[in-house]
Amino acid sequence: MGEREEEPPPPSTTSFSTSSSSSSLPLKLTASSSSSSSSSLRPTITLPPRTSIETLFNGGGGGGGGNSSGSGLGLSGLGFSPGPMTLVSSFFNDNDDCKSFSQLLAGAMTSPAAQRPSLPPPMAAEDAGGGGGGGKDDDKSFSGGCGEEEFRFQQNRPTGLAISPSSIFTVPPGLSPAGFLDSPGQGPFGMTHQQALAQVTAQAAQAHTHVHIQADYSSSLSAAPATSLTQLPAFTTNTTTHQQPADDGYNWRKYGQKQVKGSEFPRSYYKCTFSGCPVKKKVERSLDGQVTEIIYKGQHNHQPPQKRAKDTGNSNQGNPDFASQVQSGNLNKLKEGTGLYLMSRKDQESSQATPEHLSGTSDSEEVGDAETGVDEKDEDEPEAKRQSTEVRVSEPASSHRTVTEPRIIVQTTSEVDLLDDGYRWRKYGQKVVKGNPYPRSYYKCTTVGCNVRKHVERASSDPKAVITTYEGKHNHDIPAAKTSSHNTANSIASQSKPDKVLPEKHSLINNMGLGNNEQQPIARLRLKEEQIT
DNA sequence: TATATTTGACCGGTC
DNA sequence: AGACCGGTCAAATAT
Repeated sequence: MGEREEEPPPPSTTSFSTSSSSSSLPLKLTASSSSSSSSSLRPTITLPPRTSIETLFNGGGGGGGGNSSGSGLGLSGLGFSPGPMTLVSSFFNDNDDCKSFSQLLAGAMTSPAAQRPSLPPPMAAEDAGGGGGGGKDDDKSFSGGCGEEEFRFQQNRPTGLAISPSSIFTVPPGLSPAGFLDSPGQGPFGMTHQQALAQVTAQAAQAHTHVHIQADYSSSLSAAPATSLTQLPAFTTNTTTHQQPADDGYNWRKYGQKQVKGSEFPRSYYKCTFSGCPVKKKVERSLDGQVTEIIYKGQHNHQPPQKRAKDTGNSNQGNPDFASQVQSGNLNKLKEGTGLYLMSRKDQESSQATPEHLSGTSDSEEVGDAETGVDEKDEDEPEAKRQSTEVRVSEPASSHRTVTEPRIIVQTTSEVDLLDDGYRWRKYGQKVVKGNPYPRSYYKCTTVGCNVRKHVERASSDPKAVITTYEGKHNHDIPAAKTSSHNTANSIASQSKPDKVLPEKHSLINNMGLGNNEQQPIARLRLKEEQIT
């Protein structure tokens, strides 16, 4: 029978951590108020930078799971699908640094789309349905938009905006975490914790939010990108779940298992069994069957199997659906009804008495009402976050791992030779990829601290054509020595104004002030050279 | 017999 | 160039 994974996944927007101090309990919510002591299990909300970005891309048009309605921000509503150039434009749009580049490219490529406002196209690749299949491709495809958005966000986000690196879901002393999620019966929302988690998870996926949910005991979390409540609340669950944790409402088929380095437990790979649904999830379980980490990726293009409601006995009828509220950003309702508070990690650390303080970074435009954590935009962004979803639920004990970042690939054609873009590169690898007789070469920017990479490959169909894929953003100017020789490239590069301050890896994240190297969306500008002379 | 799971091989990317 | 790694495939196996 289909495998129904039941892992308590977190809601797309709100993260909530449940800690499992006692293994006996499937799920446990740690009251953050007790943070200091309890410590270790401080529930935290970590929203990947991507979230906001994703928000902008509404997965495919139509779609959408109903649940997500009401949440999401979105540009998605615009519904137009920009051409390749648009992507590029948007990529740099609103970004002083990049605008020039965009314009330049626009000029170089006579694409009407370039004139358009920057909005990423609906994730065709992913939602287009056809999508289902290829995993790797999927990743790239839907991640694409995100990166772009991130750029936008970087630029748009008010610098003065105080956003704590991470948000924490706090359960007031009066409220028992156990009662919230662990109760065998129904929780505050009229459903069992498993149900709640299931929905949260499912919806999270639907919401296309990239949510990094993990128990974080270390300060490393602080580095995590702040979550913008403007978007969907991310439910982080620090959970230690048993073998069959809450059912997320979908059917899954296991297609692989592997022992991943750095992880003491094997990782299982699942695909949603729904035809054409690209959603996948990775689950790590300890030897005793406890789920230590769950990572959701992708967006369901369908509703959860009907039987779910039946099985769970969960009726969304009477009580407001917790997950829905979470997803929709109705934190106020949640708070009102459950006493659940949101507070930034920062705030919590400094003052645990302050209950509601949402901190978050909105990947999308800006953080709306940080206090409430609910942005008025929420209702308008139902489809937001549909581009890609990556929800991670990890057990406290599990080590932090790098989150797989969705990658954005902006592909366009250009008459400009970008092979030599003015920067200095060091080749660090080359490989022949199946299907292409020509090797692909990998380069890294030689500037210290700059992690920009580019891949150069020749089109199998035409040796003269090369495809250059850029990953990341330079945090420095073009080396002077090179500026003289490649006018075109230089002009482009110079106009694109590289970021000046980038600590490490991904400039996107850095610019966002997230400072989390672990969660770096990777944006790629893929420029295709039509003909090399 | 059909469907799901297991597991070694394969692939692309990185070191 | 080769090894390593994460992710996926697909034949074999189990239910």
